[in-house]
Amino acid sequence: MTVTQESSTLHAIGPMCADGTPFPRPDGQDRYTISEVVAHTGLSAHTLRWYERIGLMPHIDRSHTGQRRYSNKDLSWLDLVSKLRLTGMPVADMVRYAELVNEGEHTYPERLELLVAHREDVRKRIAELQDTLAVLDYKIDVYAGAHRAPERH
Amino acid sequence: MTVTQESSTLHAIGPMCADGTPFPRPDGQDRYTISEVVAHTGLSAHTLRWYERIGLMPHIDRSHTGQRRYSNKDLSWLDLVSKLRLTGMPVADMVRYAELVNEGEHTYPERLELLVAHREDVRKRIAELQDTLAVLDYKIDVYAGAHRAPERH
DNA sequence: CGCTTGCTTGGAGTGCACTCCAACTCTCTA
DNA sequence: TAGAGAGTTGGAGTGCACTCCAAGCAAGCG
Repeated sequence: MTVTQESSTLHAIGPMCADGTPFPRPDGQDRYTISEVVAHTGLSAHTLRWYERIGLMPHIDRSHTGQRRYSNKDLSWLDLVSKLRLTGMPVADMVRYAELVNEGEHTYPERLELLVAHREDVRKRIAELQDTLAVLDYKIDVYAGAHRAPERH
Repeated sequence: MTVTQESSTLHAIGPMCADGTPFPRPDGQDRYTISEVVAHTGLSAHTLRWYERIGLMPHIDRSHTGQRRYSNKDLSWLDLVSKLRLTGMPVADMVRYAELVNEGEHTYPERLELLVAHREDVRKRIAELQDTLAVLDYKIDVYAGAHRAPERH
């Protein structure tokens, strides 16, 4: 895996990220503290440690005194995890996916299956939301121009 | 409120619903048992009673022996509630909305506000989901045609 | 050196949305 | 009229995803 490939799932390459901290740092110097990861991902430090405990993270490198040092690879994994979480994938499923990644290339088919199933789920949810959006638009219209309000709720 | 208006948020008027039970029944004979409501809404009886306890339902009519008898109006309210729940509106917010409905017409502005805020929320969520859908599509492509797999996860 | 701020751990606590339980009563069919 | 199957209640329990706590170690600064 090369540097450019690694960065592809991160933000565009540049010397600084939005809030002024250097990000991403080039591979080799990519040893972020937990608070840097908090700043970048929006996840809490509690949550990051908890993710590790439950097996959702690969082994995180440590400083000589035992503090966590996250790599670019860890951040890109967290990017994926955050996206999946945001779309409602249960933590247990993500742990399963993490296990598959850990087991190596022969688990490609099962990973694919898991992803495809989740995509179906996401598509269904989008449809549901758009459905409700129509109901909301209708109700909002009714309330906005409340001319002889035709419904009770 | 007339029959046709009441039915507008229910399914199309017809003598039977999908599973053969008469639905909706004409106003006046609309006294559904809890299990009929379960069959129609997909909510559990537990949940229906719990909704009532927390103030999410208006007062439900009772038979002479104290059993619940739901009306068409109750069903249409449940339809709305289910849609809002499905789109992630917290139960507490729905309870607030129910209170406003209960308080009368002078709460129209606040109801409108609540609905508009939720609509914004739903729109944002749709955008998020579509964003992730793109990531999923990309990953699935990678796994599906796994020619020298370019990523580790 | 002392001070502040940050990081560590296992285990306990929280909030939400149900979900179930026990011990009944009621309704319906044979 | 007997028995099966719904319905009733308040309160306790469950599962998920965090979230916090206490007690202690570590790093940087004047």
